[in-house]
Amino acid sequence: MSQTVDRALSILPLLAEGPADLGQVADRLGVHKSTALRLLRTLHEHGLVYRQSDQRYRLGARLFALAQEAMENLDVREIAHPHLVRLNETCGHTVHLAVYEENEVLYIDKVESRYPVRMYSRIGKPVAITVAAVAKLLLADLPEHERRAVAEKLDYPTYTSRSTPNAGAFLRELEKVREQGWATDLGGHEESINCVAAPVRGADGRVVAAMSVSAPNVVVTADELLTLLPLVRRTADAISGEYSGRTPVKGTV
Amino acid sequence: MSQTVDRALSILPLLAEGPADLGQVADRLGVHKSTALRLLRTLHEHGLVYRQSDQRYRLGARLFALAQEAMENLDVREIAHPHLVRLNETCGHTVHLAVYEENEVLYIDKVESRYPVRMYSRIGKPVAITVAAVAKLLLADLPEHERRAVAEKLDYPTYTSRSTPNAGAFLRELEKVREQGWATDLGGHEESINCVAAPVRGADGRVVAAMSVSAPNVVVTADELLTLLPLVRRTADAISGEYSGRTPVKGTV
DNA sequence: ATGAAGGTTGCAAGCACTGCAACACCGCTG
DNA sequence: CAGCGGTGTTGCAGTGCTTGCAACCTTCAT
Repeated sequence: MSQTVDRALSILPLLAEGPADLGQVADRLGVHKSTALRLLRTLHEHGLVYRQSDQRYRLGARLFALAQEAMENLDVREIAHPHLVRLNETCGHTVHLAVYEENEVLYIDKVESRYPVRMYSRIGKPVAITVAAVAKLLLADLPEHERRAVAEKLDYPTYTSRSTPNAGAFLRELEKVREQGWATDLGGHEESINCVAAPVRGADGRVVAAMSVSAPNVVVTADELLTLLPLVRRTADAISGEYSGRTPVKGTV
Repeated sequence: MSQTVDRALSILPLLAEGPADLGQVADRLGVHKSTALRLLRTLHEHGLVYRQSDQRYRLGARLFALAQEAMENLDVREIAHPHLVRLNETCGHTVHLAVYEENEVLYIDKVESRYPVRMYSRIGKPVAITVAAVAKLLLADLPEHERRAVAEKLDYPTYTSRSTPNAGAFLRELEKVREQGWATDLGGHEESINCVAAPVRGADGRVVAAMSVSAPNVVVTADELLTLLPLVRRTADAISGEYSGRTPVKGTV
């Protein structure tokens, strides 16, 4: 909608791939070097890009700080956190909290497993949307037409033999998840890792977040992990209750 | 340098404080509502802001993803990580890795303490620059005039009675740190928490990062923590060696 | 129903952005 | 040392993008 800003912002994902020099940026934007220079300067002044010693540009520190601040302002996260910790203390496995936003699902909190074998993930990282248990819950709650639209648009990478193969299968899975009110991922992302997940709902019943417990096969079998389902659901319900109970408008300055 | 982009980017820190509606954004930018709307739309298209159900804007998911990706592309971090984990396995305490960038010091990696009492910190969060041990090391390495300039510009919050009180004291501390090649923070940020830190150097001897071990008084006394200094320094040196050894230009697309 | 508050759209005017071209600054090579 | 290619930077004039306005729309409360 705004050409200049549009161009400037296009630089960010470009730099996320790795450092680049002025020429490269200008080329990939399809603008003159001088134009790219001025855009980069503006981004620089705001701390969003940083000029390293070899003069190449990369993303800057303020970006982290912004993401950080934004994360801490999420109400659900704040409310859920103590519950997640408690759940982790009970079962010992990795606990995740995730939200859906514009075709992406991302982790907004995580409590590490207390077992030595841990799974890799990171707060802020987009989730494997077609297979993750939390993603299924979040997408299953979308209105039917939107759900279908999203499912059609997605790629379906074959992480393992049990990954969701295509939109049709995904939509059926979402339907099932929608009815049963919980979801699993049994080796659909990483062969040896299983998850069980339950939804966190707002006062209106809409799913606002989803939480999951994940553990590798070497620690507990899928069946053993499933025995935790009631506990996970109870935790999610507790969070839902607290979240819908009060509606703090703490953001109002 | 570019008015439009400048205005658009000014919206980000504003939203980091909390969600805001169109009017508020327009007011704080000092522009007409329609202008603010168009800027917000552009930011929205790039996923940097998100429009929540009550129509108010807040920072968007892509921001997290960007910050995340940028973080993973930092060479030092990648090289250092296994060393940090090993150090944590040996001593059990919280281990941090931090870098300096444009008047800010921020954590780029962290391995959690294995003791139940943990300190609060978060990757990406700016560090208390006037007291943290890692910050002292990073600033101590700046050229003299720049070091002075930065020190003058900083605020010196009194976190505890042992916090660095002013620029003069800070510069003297930096001089000391510079000579001895390591740094401590003994209750300067939180009364009961102590840290020891050592620098990671590039091939040219410049400090590119700093790492620290932190532990609360209730777990180990400051004196006990200091006995870890040789271990911390050895770890930092190992990282330095590996970092300066190879210079992978992995970012070249 | 009526009004107020906030969000959205079309439009004309002006200025901020763009691309150009010339310059400055390396590091190389003959 | 001079010449040269590559890269980053700056002044300038034209124009296309951005801006503020005003009118319109939606929603909510009275």
